[in-house]
Amino acid sequence: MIQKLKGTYDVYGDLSIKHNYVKKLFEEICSNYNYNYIETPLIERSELFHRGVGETTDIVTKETYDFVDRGNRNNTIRPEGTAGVARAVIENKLYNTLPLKLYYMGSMFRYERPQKGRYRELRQLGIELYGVDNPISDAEVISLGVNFLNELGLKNITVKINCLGGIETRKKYKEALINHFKNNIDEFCDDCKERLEKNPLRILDCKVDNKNKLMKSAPSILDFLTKEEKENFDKVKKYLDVLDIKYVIDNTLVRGLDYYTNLVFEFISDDVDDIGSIGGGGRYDNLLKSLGGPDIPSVGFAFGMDRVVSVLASLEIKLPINNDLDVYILNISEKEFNYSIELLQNLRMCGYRADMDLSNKNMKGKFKEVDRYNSKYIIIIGEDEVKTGILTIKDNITKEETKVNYDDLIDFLDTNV
RNA sequence: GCGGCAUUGGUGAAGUGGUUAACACGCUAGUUUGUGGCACUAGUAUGCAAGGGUUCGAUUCCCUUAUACCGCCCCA
Repeated sequence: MIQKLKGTYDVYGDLSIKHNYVKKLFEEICSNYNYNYIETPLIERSELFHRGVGETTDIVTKETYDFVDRGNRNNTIRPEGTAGVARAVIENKLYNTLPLKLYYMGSMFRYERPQKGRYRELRQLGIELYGVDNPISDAEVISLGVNFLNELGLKNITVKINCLGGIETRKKYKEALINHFKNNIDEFCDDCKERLEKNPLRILDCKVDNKNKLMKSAPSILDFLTKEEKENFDKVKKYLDVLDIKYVIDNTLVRGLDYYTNLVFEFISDDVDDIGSIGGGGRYDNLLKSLGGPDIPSVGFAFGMDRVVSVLASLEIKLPINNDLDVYILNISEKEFNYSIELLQNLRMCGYRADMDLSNKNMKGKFKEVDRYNSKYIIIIGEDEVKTGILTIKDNITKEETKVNYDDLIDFLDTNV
């Protein structure tokens, strides 16, 4: 038997219904916030992610699906959504009309060891807002995310926030960190030794060395922010207060992609503690420029759809999904198919969710099938109905039967469904 | 990439080095040839992830591969 690739899974049955619901809700909320849908290719030139996401990030150094195509070009299956959208914005000059608000949905691929809530094909729902550097845009982006989660039924959401500052701030902070750790780096794990030069910020959220006393005494990024950066961060907090969004400041929150500047944040469900963050994002004011585009600020986030759905499941949150049929047509025999298929067509054209039995089962079997679909009404078609045009419509809840003329059927349904 | 643990039907699973792999749900058919969801009866893995090895004999022991889950790493 051929099995699925590691870290991938099939979406069908109840899960596919959930996925559809979550995506539809996300679209609705994005639309309410005046965001438009964008779809970019699953494959891009490898260079895009190297420059966009960052050469030294784990995502790029060891998690991308890279391949050389038949024309000897280096391509990568996208590991995240932001770089591709940024490329599309630059290439199509979408920055001509700012602000630009975009959302996307789709699969990303990372070559990781899978666990629960972590897959090699991960489905993300994300937004990007270009052209506004005012912190009000940060708050709007976060509020969209929180709103979406609330609407799904996840009420206890905390947003972790931190401010990484701009390039200059980060440089000073990095130096301070290096100075802080370098004399005692021998006490740290091998990963941290490597991080000291490459990305000292990551030392702070190392799980191996988190008890080391140097961690506690390490300088905080927040003390290195310029006056303006600090003011902006304070404004974000103020706006979040206005929007009544619960947040905590976590000055060790460092995200794994190099393009972030200033604000970074993660969405955490307080009700589940085994899945980590269900979404994250931040501001990336230098991304477009570093990809060869204009100097335009941007902010955005992505949700892990798989994680969101898994949190919904573990909290046993019932989504308002109605998958029931309105009408089911039950034929006594194959002789009625002619009549029924036309009736069915009418019902469907009038917007009813309708189906009919296509089987040669006996009556018991046919009724069993109706049960599966949970149809509101059943119409039984036999010789008499075909002859007279008077249909018997059975309410599947009260079991009441009503005689209705073929021509009056739609009226009947319009008033009752 | 490293370490651990697992893999039996449509599903949940019991089980053993030796003729027919338990039980439950589901599904199919019948009792019931135009009214079901109950009940009863019957059927439902030529097979125990895949391949190889040990053995007189393996689903059961060993090896390899694949996949799931957990920890590390990292992230959504």
